[in-house]
Amino acid sequence: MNIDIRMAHLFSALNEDQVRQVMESSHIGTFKDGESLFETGDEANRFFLVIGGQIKLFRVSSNGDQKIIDIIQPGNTFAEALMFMEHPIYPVSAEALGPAKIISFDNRRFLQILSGSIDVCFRIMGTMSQRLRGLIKEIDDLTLQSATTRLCAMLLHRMEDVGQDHFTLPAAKGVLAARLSMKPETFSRILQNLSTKDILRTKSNEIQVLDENLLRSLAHLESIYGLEPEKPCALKGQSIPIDLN
Amino acid sequence: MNIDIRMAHLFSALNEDQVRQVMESSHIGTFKDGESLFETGDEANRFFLVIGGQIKLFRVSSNGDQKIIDIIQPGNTFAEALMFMEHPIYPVSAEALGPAKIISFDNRRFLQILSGSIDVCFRIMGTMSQRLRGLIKEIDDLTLQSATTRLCAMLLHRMEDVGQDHFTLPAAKGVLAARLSMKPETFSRILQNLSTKDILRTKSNEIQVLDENLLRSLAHLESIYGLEPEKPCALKGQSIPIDLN
DNA sequence: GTTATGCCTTGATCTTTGTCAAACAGAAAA
DNA sequence: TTTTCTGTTTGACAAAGATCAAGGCATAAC
Repeated sequence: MNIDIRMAHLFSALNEDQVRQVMESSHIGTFKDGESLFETGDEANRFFLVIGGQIKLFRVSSNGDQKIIDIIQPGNTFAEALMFMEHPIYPVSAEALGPAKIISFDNRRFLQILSGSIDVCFRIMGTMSQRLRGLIKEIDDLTLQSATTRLCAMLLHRMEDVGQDHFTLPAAKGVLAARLSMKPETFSRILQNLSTKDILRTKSNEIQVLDENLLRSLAHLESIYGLEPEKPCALKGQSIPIDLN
Repeated sequence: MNIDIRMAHLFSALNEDQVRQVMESSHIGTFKDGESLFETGDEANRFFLVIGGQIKLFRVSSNGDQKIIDIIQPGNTFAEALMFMEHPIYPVSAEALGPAKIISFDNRRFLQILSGSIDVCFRIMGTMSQRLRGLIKEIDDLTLQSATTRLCAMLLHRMEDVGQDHFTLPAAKGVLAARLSMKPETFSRILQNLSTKDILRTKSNEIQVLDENLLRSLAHLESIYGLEPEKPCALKGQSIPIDLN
């Protein structure tokens, strides 16, 4: 297995020996589309690193609707914050979005390593701090913004990520709709509406943005605060080069 | 000043000397109702501990609406997660809800102490983990639930806190409405609706619950996962008695 | 090629919540 | 006591999304 887990920010401060220790308690697994890693309410003894594919984190309401909390991309960890709880329980369910490759780690083992490395602690705190910020932003979006605003903001982010005004949607439309807390029908109607206003053109999952400025104003992105995620800071003077093997 | 900051979970693992160090960088202040501590987008060099009164954390949308993210009660810290960012910026605004007494602390100084104490790090991670959980729950509420559901859940929580079916609302109705992401008018109408259904009786800010079961079913509280916040765990075998002076 | 399957779109309608405006109530100030 | 202020309630109405039902369109299976 020639994967260096230090590609993940969480592990980047570990030395060779610590990596070995962590890996001892790890399991690698492949998951088919829709296969479940864990469910809301399960006991949380392990956390995860996505190697390939995407993982959908979601909650289900009593009437069967699901709200996607996050879609985890390769190189990122999730559920690691839970290890600091006394009786950790997953607050979300997780399943593969398409085929995915995942490594899982034992919480207890990792806590032991943590207790010997302040630097790793600092990194984790940085990561958690970022997530907190992201979630606050999310609440903001959900309450202060309309469905159109949310969709436009998502398109703009995607556009900036790719660096082109022409791009492919990062997931199926139905999935994106759930991520943005709206029904597929609403998603569809908004896209259609943007098309008739010549703000963009769509062809299946391909998007071509025609009027970026209009799109931007619809997304209310003139707001005061920065939207880009902050980089967490490590202990100053202790930056450790990331070994990618 | 005879306040022992170790009443706050965040500081509970500090020894005498560390407390002294932290206090050196602290400022104590009193705030009048509505007075601002900081605004969304301000540089975040300090974090805070509420000694008395309540602090409202909120965001404002472009049209002037405000969404209350949290109401911080005495004994609790806030904005401490930001200190792990490189260029920390408050993601919310904070102001006093009624007269309040606050201590603020310098981030850098606290980070220095942190770098010498794994146990304090663990506590912070525990706190942050709890907050993450709380925010996920919040997103859940906002998207999966209706306004009525949210209000009923809030009433039930309050009722369980107090331990009686008769209690006072913890803040002005308008404030609670904002906290629950609805307009005061909607809040009012829902309460009135619950009254006509004989589920509860209201007299200004006093609530008398008549039919707990019905209220509970309206709040959809039969869900699988526990709603009570988890206690974060400290490093095992290192519990430190909390000195309340 | 034909059929099935899953996803997406479209239209009609309904529900929930927000908006605006006015009335009201209680507490504090004059 | 009267006035004023602020917060709450109420009603009529508008708007955003959800829901339900049907149709379209692709890709994979037969």
